[in-house]
Parts: sequence; structure tokens; C-alpha cells
Amino acid sequence: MESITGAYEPKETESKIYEKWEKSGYFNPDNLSVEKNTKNYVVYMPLPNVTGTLHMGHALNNTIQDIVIRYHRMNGYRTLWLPGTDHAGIATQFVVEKELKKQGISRFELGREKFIEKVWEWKNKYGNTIIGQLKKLGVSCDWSRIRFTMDEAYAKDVQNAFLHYYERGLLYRGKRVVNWCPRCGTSLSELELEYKDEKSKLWYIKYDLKNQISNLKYITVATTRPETMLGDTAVAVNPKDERYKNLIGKTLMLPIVHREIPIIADDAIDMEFGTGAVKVTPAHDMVDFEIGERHTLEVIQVINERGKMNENAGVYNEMKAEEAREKIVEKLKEEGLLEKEEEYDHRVAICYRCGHVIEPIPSLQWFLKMSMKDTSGKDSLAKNALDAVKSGKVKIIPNNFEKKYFDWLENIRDWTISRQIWWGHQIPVYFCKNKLESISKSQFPMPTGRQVISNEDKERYVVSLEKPKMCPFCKNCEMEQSLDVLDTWFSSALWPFAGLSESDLRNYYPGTTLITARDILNLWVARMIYSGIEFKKELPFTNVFINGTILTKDGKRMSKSLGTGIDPLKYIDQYGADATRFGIMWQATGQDIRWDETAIIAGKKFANKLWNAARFVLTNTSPNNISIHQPNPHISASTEADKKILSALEEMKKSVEKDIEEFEFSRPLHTAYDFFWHEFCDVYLETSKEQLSVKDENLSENTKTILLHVLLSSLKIFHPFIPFVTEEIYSHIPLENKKEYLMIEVW
RNA sequence: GGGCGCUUAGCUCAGUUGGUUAGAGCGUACGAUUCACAUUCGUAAGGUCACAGGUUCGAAUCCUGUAGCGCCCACCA
Repeated sequence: MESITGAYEPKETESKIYEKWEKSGYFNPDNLSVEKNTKNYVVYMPLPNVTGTLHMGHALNNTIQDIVIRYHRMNGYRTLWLPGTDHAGIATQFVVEKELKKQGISRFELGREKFIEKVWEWKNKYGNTIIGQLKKLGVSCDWSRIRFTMDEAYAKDVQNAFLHYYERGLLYRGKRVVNWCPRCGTSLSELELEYKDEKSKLWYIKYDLKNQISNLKYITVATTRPETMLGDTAVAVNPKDERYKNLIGKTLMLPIVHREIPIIADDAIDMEFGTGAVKVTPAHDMVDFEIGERHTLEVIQVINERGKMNENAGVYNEMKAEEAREKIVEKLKEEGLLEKEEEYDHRVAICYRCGHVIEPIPSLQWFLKMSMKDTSGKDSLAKNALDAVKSGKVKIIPNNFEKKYFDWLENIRDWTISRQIWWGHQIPVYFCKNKLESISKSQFPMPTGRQVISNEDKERYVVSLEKPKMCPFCKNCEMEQSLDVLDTWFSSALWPFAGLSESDLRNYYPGTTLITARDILNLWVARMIYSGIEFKKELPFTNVFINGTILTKDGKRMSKSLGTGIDPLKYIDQYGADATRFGIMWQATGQDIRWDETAIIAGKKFANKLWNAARFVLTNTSPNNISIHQPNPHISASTEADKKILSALEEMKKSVEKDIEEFEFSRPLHTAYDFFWHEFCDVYLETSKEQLSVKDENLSENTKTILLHVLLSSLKIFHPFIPFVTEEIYSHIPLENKKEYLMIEVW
């Protein structure tokens, strides 16, 4: 075995082997020589963003996926791991905007079309960075099937999904208070918000009663946002609150504005907090908006999309909200209407992307109906997702994450799917430019093909996959496509099937397993589940495995922005991908991981141990041209040591299989490690030296067979974990019925 | 405020249904080594299993409570 010498050097070996694997075509299940009726094993990669670069979380998540895929491939499944990237609307737009800013250009100067061109340029240049990094890790994805969420075929399915929902009556347009980022100029879903603690004040403001009741002249409300009082349309109290019971239905004079507003009773009010009386501003608070709906209150918007006061704010018009706040507090003080102010710590919502404080404002958006309650005979999307897990058809592993999933779905709100950014799937809605006051029936032609026409809100539009050739309303305008784009998750929800070819859908849908991080369980997984049922009538997968989170050594979250992240590429470069994978999996017990670098060193040492043990076996077996045949090599135990190692091997193998099938990935690595190092190397290898030196040809030949057999079996077992070094060693093993690669060996 | 999880050797963590001397990697100490591997081998030190009760013949493991840490959810203006 002259080609195995010295210490193991991962660097060259790894890139050489990865190239060979890719060339072999075996990442593509169509090239695997499997029987026709063989079962599929399909894994959907959680889509990295095109802005992404590899971090520890990806390394962990993708290593686990690769273990599952390689294990099943060797076990004879038609194995497909589908990779892809996500256009990541706001995230990408933000990155490109920042790039442009360096050159002193804003996206508004550029204009929408030019800007989108720039984003595509950026995407084509940098969008596959993470894919290249993943390859270094050794992942065996089928790159021939890589998709991007804005590929032509994918985009078509996205548009189709929109139309489908519209036809089913699940999409509606409405003015709602949404989370608005004034900097990004778009609405955000609740899942896109982050929070930060802020030191603020709680102001106690007197609202005079229109008519004094006995001695009572006013009631006091507490607020953190006095500037929104200009848009107050009620004050609410809890109906059970004795203090205010006799005031319900009475009228107050709103200070500064001098507008009459009613006192109403609503269960949402907490009697314990503040004074128990709350100002209600339906335009600028989600809860107030809901209260407003229940009591049919007027919605008066006083803050605009840029975070400034608007014309309804009178003298405060065009002031920034914070400035108006100060001015209003001053004014209240002057008028003696400020009872007191308290220091108050609270949380404010901020944009997950740019960090700007979120301003709840009313805005016309598209919503996807989720709620369980209003059923139109058919089960709601949320109900379908809920039932899939409740019935056990989809398993969430570990199952304590089910609760989080159920909680979210059971309390779900309609999903705001429109975004006012430029980068994304533009919604397939076309407006009539002429705002005709009334339209006669005769002006409503039948829709052509798959089109739905609508004239709600005096805004006439057509939902259609293609731009209508002629406006069905005025018959002469060039219809204009809506400028809204879809929430990124609207398209990623379709990931298991969107953009796949007919034959791939037939052969590879539904898939088997999804392996992901817990923070996107609801954001993404739940939505894929109901989308699968909605569009393909079949659940997209049966297992959802949630991997742990990698924390820093002192238990903090690893994050780029905090500077606490660690770059796995540094480890791959220094110790090799095998060592890095080993180190990660050694620690990935299911719990969150406080990162310990020494495990990678253990991995590096182990790769070397494996290498040297192989070197020993191969140099001691090659002189006589011994080779083995599998699957049933003629193994017989002639000594106690033989017996022991063979039964230990079988036991180890069984234990590893059981673990992997139960989504345990760290324990099998420990088990195999213990066996190989301590039982095979420390004990049997030493014993074999004696057995080989005895002048008993049968014994020494048999010992050689056993050495080769145990080595080969071990290589297979380790391959899913540390694919490179095992593949390299395999290429040197004298095997009669050898496969082209260990990767496709029979487990 | 609610939910989930964690607390075991100096560090990072295992410990399956309760059952003898509680394990691993790394680190530490001492020793070995021309014979696959110093990325090695051998030996050793090191733990009142967070704390307090309880169940049991027997508890790191089950129950109750307390404390600390982490994460998630929630409309406390």
C-alpha cells in the first residue's frame, strides 16, 4: 500500500474527492443503480439566503442532512437532497442598497427597474457564495436540480399559487394596521419583528368629561405614546372595573383636539395596569384597531408612512413623531392636563433588517385567510397544518417542539403577504388606470382564461397570470401591474414542489424529511405543510427534525452582528472538513451546544487514527494479495480475540443503525469511535500482530480477512459522518466486487 | 405573565425503561515508545450529579418546591 503513507493530509484529498463525487453523478438519484420499486428518501434543504455566508448553524444543519442522505443512499434508497437559494426580499434589497450607498446612489434615484437589474447583477455575482462553501463541507446534494426562488419556473408557480388562493376566496385586500418600517418603506409580518428594550416614560393624561358627573371632572389615561392621542377615537375600560362602571357610554373631550370621544368597555383592558383606562387609537395600534372593529370606531391616521405626523395632526403636521411627542407633552403641561410622568422600561418592535422602530399604521394590504374559525366548508390552511401533526402524519422530532407549533396555529392571524419593496415576486394583479365612478354590467366582459376580475373599493383590478391585453373595465387603458411584491416566505412555502419538472414531481414528491432550525418552524415549516396539502394534495414530508442551536462558549447566541460568530471555514481550512463535521457532530446531542473547539481537534486526531489503522491493515494484508468479497465474506473466528472483535462490530453496527433511524446523530458517532479506537485499534490490532506472526497459515490468512472486514465495515459506518477520509481509504482497499465509490457502497 | 429547556469532573457534554466501583473528549500529573499512528501508548488525580424535601429495599434518573441560566410566546397601553 505504497500510496498510503505518513500522516493524513485532508486539504488536497478533500477537494480532489469532492470533484470526483460531483463528476460521478451519484448525487443525482437518477444515476443510482437501484431497483425500480426502491423507496425514495428525499430531503429538502432549508434555503440559505443569497446574502448568506456559511456559519456554524449551517454547518451543523447541513452535516446532519448529509449524514441522513449518505446513510440512506448506502442503504439502497433512491436518495435525493434538493438544494437551493432564497431571494430573501428585504435582506437582499437591503444589502444591495448599502452597496449602492457606498457609491452615493439611492435606489430611488435609480428607479425600480434599474434597481432590480442591480440586484440581479449582485445575485449572479455573490448569490452562490454559500453554495461553494457548503461544497467544502462535503454535502452530497443533487446540484443538477438546484433552484432559486425567483427562477422562471419557480416564479410561475408562485404566481399560480396567488391566483389559486384568490380563486378559492382565501385572499383579500384590506386596510389594516400593519407593522410598518418607515425606513424600508414596507409592511412586515409579525415574524419579521425584533424587539429591543427602551427606557421611556409613561405619561398620565387627564381627559375631561363633557359633562361633570357629581364631583368627577375627568378621567386619567396612561400612555407611552402621547403623540398618537391626536387620533384617539375612544377611551376604553374593562367592563368589570367598578371604578368606571358608571362612566361607560359617557363622553370625553379629547384634549388639544377638542373632539368628543366615547368611553367604551372592552375585555382587552387590563384593570391592573396604569389607571385601568386606556386611550384607543385604532390607526396606530394593533390592539386598538381590533377594539375599534368591535365598537365600530373611526380610524383616524395621524402618522404617515415616513414616520411623520400628517394633515390630521393639525399644527403638528410634518413633524417627526418623536418631535410631536415632546411638543404635545409640553402643551399638556401648559394646560394642566398632565397628571404625572413615570419612568418606564418597555419593549419596542424594530425592523429585523434595518433596526428602525416599527410604526403601526393603517395600510391597504393583501391578506391570506388563515383563521380556523370562519370555515367555508373546507378546512382552513391552519387547520390542515395542525391536523397533519396532530394525526401523526408529520412527526416533529423532538416532539416537545410540537407545542410551539400548535400554539402558533391555534392563535393564528391572517397573513399579510404583500410587501412594499422592489425585490421579490410582483403580485399578479393588474389595475385599471381609469377610475370610473360606476360601471355597468355590460362593461364586465367574461374573463379570458384564468382571470378573476374585481371592482372593490372603486379600484378595478384583474388577477391574472399574464397582463390582460385589454382592460376589461374601461377597454382602453394599458393596465398597470400592482407594485406590491410578496413576502419572501410566500414563495419559500412552496419550496418542496415549486419549479420542479413534471417528472421530478411525479418521481420525488412528496419527500421524506426536513431538517431545520427551530426558529423557522412556524415561519416556514408550518407554511410548507399546508401549502403541500393545498397545492399537491399530499403532505410534503413525514419527518421534521429540529436540530440544536450552536451557542458561544459562554452560552450566548452566535451572531454576526454581535461579533460572536465563528466561521466554520476557518476550521475546514485548518483541520479539514471531516474534522469539522466530526467536531460538530461529537457535540450535537440535540440540546443547544456551547461551542467547544477541542472536539474538532479530536476529529482531526481521529481522521489520522483511521488513516494509520488503515495503513497498518493494508500493509499487512497486501503481500499475499489478500482481498475480500462482500456482502458475505467467509469470516470465521478462530481465536477468542477474533470472536470478540466480530461480535463487537455487529453490536456497534446495530446500535449505530438504530440511532440514525431515530434521529440521534451524536451517540452513534461516539459508539463507532469507541469501537474503532479502543476495541479495534487498541486491542485487536495489537493481538493481530501476534496472530500474523505465528506460523499457522490458516490463522494468519483468517486474521488478514478479519482485519480487512472490520476496516471496510468501519469505513462504511463512518462515511456519513466523515465522508472524505473514508472515501480516500476505500479507494485503496483490495475488494473483489468493488464499487466506484464508498459513497454508493452497500451498507 | 405563560410555555419549553438546562444546572453531572478544571472546560464541553453523555448517562436509554430508577439497580453494584457515575462515563467520554479536551485539559492536568507521571511514565513509555526504533515494531500503523507523538495527531501515539500506559497509569493516575479529579464529581456530597444546583439546592431542599418526598416516593422507594435502592434516586443523577420519578414527584413537589426553591434558586440560577437560556430560549420562545403574549395586546399590559
